[in-house]
Parts: sequence; structure tokens; C-alpha cells
Amino acid sequence: MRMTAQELTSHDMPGARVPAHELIYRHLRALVLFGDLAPGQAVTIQGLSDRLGAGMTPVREAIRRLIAEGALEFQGNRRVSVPRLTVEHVDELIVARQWFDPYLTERATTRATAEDLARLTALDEMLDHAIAQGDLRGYLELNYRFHGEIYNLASAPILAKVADGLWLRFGPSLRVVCGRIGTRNLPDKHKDLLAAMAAGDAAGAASAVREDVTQGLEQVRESLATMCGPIDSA
Amino acid sequence: MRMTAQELTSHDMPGARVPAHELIYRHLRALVLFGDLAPGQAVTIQGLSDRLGAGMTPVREAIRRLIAEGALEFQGNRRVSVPRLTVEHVDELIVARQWFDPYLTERATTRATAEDLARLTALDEMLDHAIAQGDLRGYLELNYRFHGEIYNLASAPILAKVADGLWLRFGPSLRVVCGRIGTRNLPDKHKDLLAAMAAGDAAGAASAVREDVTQGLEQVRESLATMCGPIDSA
DNA sequence: CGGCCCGGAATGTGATCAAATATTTTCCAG
DNA sequence: CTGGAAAATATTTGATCACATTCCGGGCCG
Repeated sequence: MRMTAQELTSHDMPGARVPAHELIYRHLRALVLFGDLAPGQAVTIQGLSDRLGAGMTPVREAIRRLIAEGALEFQGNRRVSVPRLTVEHVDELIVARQWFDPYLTERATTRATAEDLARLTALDEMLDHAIAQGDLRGYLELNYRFHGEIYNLASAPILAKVADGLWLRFGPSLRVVCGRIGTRNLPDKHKDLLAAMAAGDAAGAASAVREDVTQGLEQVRESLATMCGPIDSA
Repeated sequence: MRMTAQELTSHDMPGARVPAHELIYRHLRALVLFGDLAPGQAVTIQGLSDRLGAGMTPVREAIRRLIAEGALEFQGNRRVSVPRLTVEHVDELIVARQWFDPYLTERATTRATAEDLARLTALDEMLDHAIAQGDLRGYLELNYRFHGEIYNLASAPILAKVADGLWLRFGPSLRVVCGRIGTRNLPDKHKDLLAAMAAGDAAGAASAVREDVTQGLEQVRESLATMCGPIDSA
């Protein structure tokens, strides 16, 4: 089968054959995560099956998996679509990440090695570069990888997986919001965060990431509140 | 297809045909949640397909879904099994529920109506009855429903779903632990919790549920630490 | 003890049937 | 005669299954 998208975060053994349903899953996941699928957009099994040149069973498995993760939504009848985020949902995501991110960052800070910090710093520099270039897609991917890297450093696989799953929820809307705001106006607290981590200041790192998360999601919240108020083209 | 287990929490419209993959999912989910599947036990697609008298496609969908929720584990090669919980995992689950449960309980307390409280109280009485009867399975189901009811009252669907998903992780081990301890020695803080909720004391309710959660999972942790130390029959 | 073979299990495909949506046709009121 | 709602039809899509294919693991033989 042909799979055009770059399979990012593919830490597979070099000889390990990855099954189609796994590839389709990653493909779709990236599509949702980086807003290539608009909120509310319908996702059909047969459409994907045809477009990706794969059978329907693997597509079906991938979709069920994404639904279980909250990346897609089962519309009651038998329709599947990209969820439309509401302000209430964002509020939930804010409180969740306001707990998860600081906690995981605290753990990551006490465990991070010099190489880990170097990797994070490198990611952050690439991120700045993407912002300077006005590369929205690059910004979204790098920001995700930056935070995901911290999750992994916390040595808490279950919590990391749950926190990671939260990103799928606001991915589509994040793209819309950032496109509306423009990449220039995307301040983050990554510098403070990295400095605190380098100093071994777990509480400081936690506090920095908390501000970063709050700032980012609050912007989503604002944008959603003003946007969906007047016009709601359902 | 024949489906032996009671489909609990099936709030389906009376005329709505529930697809097979959904039924299989609920069936398997209950099996994991209440420890009918032992930790480490292998789960095969064909085995389930034969045993449930269903095609393999619905079974595959259900399994992928459970894997995404962490109820089952993909063993790298193409094997699927019930996860074997480690002490580290339980530690993660403890901190997670120590945040989720109090937060959701707080929200639930401010929103609960008299009927809601009556329903919770009734559930708790059935729970006490199950304990008195030494009915382990009944205890596990009712305890799950009790806490799930609170999650739903919080009006935070995303957080409720995540919190609910955590139960799937310790379900199999909980059964083992409770069987080891005996149903008589299963104290809980439900009475304190209900009293605080009835009084509208959100902070008190949060505190009570926090103790309840900590107490329960700490027991799992202990049991796991002493049990898996000497013998680890992999 | 290592390589080979075979059974069984997972993966992948397409066909078939049912359900839901979209489209067209029909029919009646104004 | 026209507009529009309801009914009938057509098309798209989902659900399930049977089978072909691939692959892993365990047993057997040298």
C-alpha cells in the first residue's frame, strides 16, 4: 500500500514489518494531530480504503483505535467524524494538562541526563526556526515532539500515554486557532522551562510548563468562544 | 451470535441495533474489568471468534479498541495479552486517581441532585450487601458502578472517560488482590463521601474519595510487591 | 544443539447484505 | 400551473463474513 505521509515517531526495529492497520493508524493520527482534518469533517471507511489503496478491515481497526483515543467521534448512527471542540471541552483539557504536564515535567527534571536536555534544546531551536519561517505545520509538529519528549523522560508510561492522548483532542482546533493568530504571535515558556530543567529545579520547571500549557490552551479557548458564538456553520 | 455476559451499562435506545463489534467490546471489557481474564493471559482473535461464534473482523475491532484503552497489551510480535501490572504501574495509577477522583468528585458534589444522591446511596447499600455475602464479583461491579456514577455526575465527559479508562488497567489485578484478602476486609470511605456530598461539602467529599482511592490501590500495591517478589512465573 | 518444517494464528482482500443518506418522482393544495 | 412536502427509488457507506496469504513459534530430525 502507498503511504505518503512521513511516519514520524516510528521507533521500529529496522527489520520489523509494520502491519497496514498500524500504518493507517499512524497516518490518520498525524492527520488529526496536526489539523489536516478539519473539525466536523466526516471520515468514511470506504473513502479511506480507496484513497489509501488498502482493504477495509485494517482501516476499520485504525478508526476504532482512534475513536477509543478520542481522536475521532462516533456520531450515533454509524458515521465517524473529527470531533468539534466546545469551550467546555477545552476547559476540561486545560485542567487535565494543568495537572499532567507539571507532574510529568517534575519527574522528567529529576531524571533527565545531559543528552536529554541537549535533545530538548535542539528541538526548541528547530521550533523557534519554524516560527521565524512562518512554518505552521513545522511549529505544530515540533511543539508536539518537544512536549512528548518530556512525557517520555518522566518514566511513567501510563501517564505519558494518557497525556499524549489529550493532544489528539485539541489538535484539529489548534491548527485553526494558530492559523487565525499567525505564527509570529506564538510565545512559549520553553526557555524558562529548559533553564529550570538544566538547573535541576523541578518545581520551577513544573511552574514554567504550567504557564506554557495555560497560555496555549487559553488562546484556543478564546478563539473558540469568539468564533463559535456568532456563526456556527454546522 | 451468543453473548452470555450481562451487558451492563447498556444505555441503548430500545430499538437501536447494537453492532457485533460493540457487543464483543463490552463483553471483553467486562471480562478485563472484573478480573475474569488473568494478568498475562493470552488473547487470540481466532479463539474469541470461535468461542463467541462471531466473525473475526468484529473481534479484531474490539481488541484494537481495548488495546488503545490499555486494557489489553500488544506484545510486539503479533500476540495480544492481558497486561501484567507492576508496582511502578500501580504507583502511576495511584497518583493519577489521586488527582482525577477528587477533582471529579468536587464537581459532582456541586451538581448532584437529590435523586443522584439517592441513586449513589442505593448503590452503596447494594455494595455493602455484596460484601456481607462474600460476593466478590458483585463487590467489584458495584464499586465500579459507584465510582463511575460519580464520574458522570461531574459533567466532564472527557475527564470521566479518561478516569474510567484507568480502571481497566488495574481490573485484573484487583480481582486477584481482593480474592487474596477476602471480601470482609474491604473497608471503604463511601459513607464519609456520601455524607459530605449530601452536605454539599465539595472539599470534604474530595478528601474522602481521595482516602478511598489511596486505601484501595495501596492494598493492590502491597499485594503486588509481596507477591511478585519471590515467584514470578512468567 | 541447531536448522528445518508444519500447524496455527494474524493479517489483508473482496464479496455480500443491510442501513442510511441523497435524489428523484409523485401528488396535492393553493 | 406552480411550490413544496411526502413517498419511492437510487446510491453511498457500514457491518459482517469467508477465504487467501503471510508469518511466527514450537516440535522434530539430523
